Amino acid sequence: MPQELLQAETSGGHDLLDGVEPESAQKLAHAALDSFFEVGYGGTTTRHISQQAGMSTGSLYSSYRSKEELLFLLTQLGHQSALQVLVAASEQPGTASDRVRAMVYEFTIWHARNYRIARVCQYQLAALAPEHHAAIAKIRHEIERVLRAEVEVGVASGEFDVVDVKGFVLAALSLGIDVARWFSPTGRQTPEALAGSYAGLAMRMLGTV
Amino acid sequence: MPQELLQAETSGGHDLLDGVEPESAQKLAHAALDSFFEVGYGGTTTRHISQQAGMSTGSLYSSYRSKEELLFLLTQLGHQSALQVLVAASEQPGTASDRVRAMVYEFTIWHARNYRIARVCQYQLAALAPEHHAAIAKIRHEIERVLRAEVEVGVASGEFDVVDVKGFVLAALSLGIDVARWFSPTGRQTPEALAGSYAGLAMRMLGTV
DNA sequence: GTCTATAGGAAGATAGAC
DNA sequence: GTCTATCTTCCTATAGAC
Repeated sequence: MPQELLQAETSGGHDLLDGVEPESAQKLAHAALDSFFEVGYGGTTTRHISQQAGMSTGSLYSSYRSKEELLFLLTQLGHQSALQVLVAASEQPGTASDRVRAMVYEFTIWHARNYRIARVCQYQLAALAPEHHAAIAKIRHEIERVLRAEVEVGVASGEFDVVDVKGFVLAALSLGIDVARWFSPTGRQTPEALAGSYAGLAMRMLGTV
Repeated sequence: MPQELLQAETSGGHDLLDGVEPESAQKLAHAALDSFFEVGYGGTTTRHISQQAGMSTGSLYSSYRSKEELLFLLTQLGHQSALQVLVAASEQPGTASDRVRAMVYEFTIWHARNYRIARVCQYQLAALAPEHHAAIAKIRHEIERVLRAEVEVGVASGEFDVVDVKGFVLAALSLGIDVARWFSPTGRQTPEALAGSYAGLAMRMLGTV
C-alpha cells in the first residue's frame, strides 16, 4: 500500500507520483497511468500494468488490492494537486480580479502540464467504486466552492458584472478541464499561452471594468 | 451492414439512430451506445451488446464486422449531426453576432440533448481504427472551420473585438463539448438554460459592442 | 515482496446447422 | 439472419514456494 503523500510540485521536472512509496508501487502507478490514459480503465489489464512495470502479474497485488485501487490512487493524487494550485492562486494578494484571473490561469495550466493524469481524473471517474467516487466528489465540490467564493467577492465589491455566478464558475472550470481532452505537448499551443488566453476570456466573461 | 442515413432530427422524440436499418442492426447500435456510454469501449463486451439487444453473441457479426465498426457508426452519426446543427445555425439571417450566438447555442444544446452519444463521440475516439479516426477528424475540422469563418466575418465587419480568433473558437467549442462530460437530464440545468448561459458568455468573450 | 502456477471464467470472432 | 457450439486467447485474482 503506497503512502499517499501529496507531492504537488507540478513544475520543474517533478512528478505527481514521486511521493508514492515504495519504488515498486510507484512503478506500477506510472504503468497504470500510461495504460488508463491510452486505453481507459476498461481496456487496461493488470497483466499489462505489471509487465510495463517490469514485474510479474501476481506482484501487483502486494502493492494494491485491485485495479480499481490503482485508479483511485491516481485520481486522488490528481484531484488533490489540482485543488492545491487553485487554493494557492486564491491566496494571492491583490484584487478579486487578480485572484480569479490567477485561478483560471493556474487551473488551465495544470490541466495542460498534467494532461495525462488530468485525462484519467476527468474521464475515468465512472469506474471508481462508490465509496471512492464519493471521496473524489468531495474534492470536486471543494474546487467549485473555492472558485465561486472568490467570484462572489468580486461581485460584492462591484469589480465584476455577472448575474449568473454559477454559470460563470461552470464555464470557467469547463474550459480548464476540457484542455485535458485534447492537449498534447507536441501540439502548437504551450500551456502558458493557452492559460493566458483562457484567463483573458474569463475576465471578459466577468465584465471586468 | 447498416445504412448510414443521417437522420439528424434531434428534437421531438426522434433518435439519431432511427435511420439505422435493419431493426436488428439498430437494436445492436442502441445497446452498443448504452454500453460504450456506461463502461467505455474497452470495458464493453460484444456478448453484453448482443444480449442487451436480445440476440445471441454470434449474431452481432451479421450486422457488423467488429466491435470497432459499431463504435465508428455511432461516432460518425453523432459527428454528422453536430456539424449539421452548426451549419444550420450559420445559415440564419441577421448579423454575425446573431449567427455566432446561434451556433454556440445550438452546439451546446446538442451536447446536452444528445449527451449519451455525445459522450461516446468525444471520449472514445482513441479506440477507432486509424482510417476511421481520420474520417472523424475531417468532420471535426469542418466543425471548427465553420465556426471560425463566421467569427472572422464579425471581426472584419467590426462587430467583434477579438485579437485571438483561434483562442475564441477553441474556447467556444470546448464549452459545448464539455457539457457531454457532466450533463444529466436528472440534474437541475435544462439544455435551453445552459445553452443560453453559454451563448451569452460567448458574446462577452467576443467583446460585442 | 517477488516469483511461478493456476483457478475459474470470459474475451472477440468464426463455423456450420437450420 | 439467427442460432448453438467452439477456437484460441486472455482476464482478475489467489496460492504457495523461496
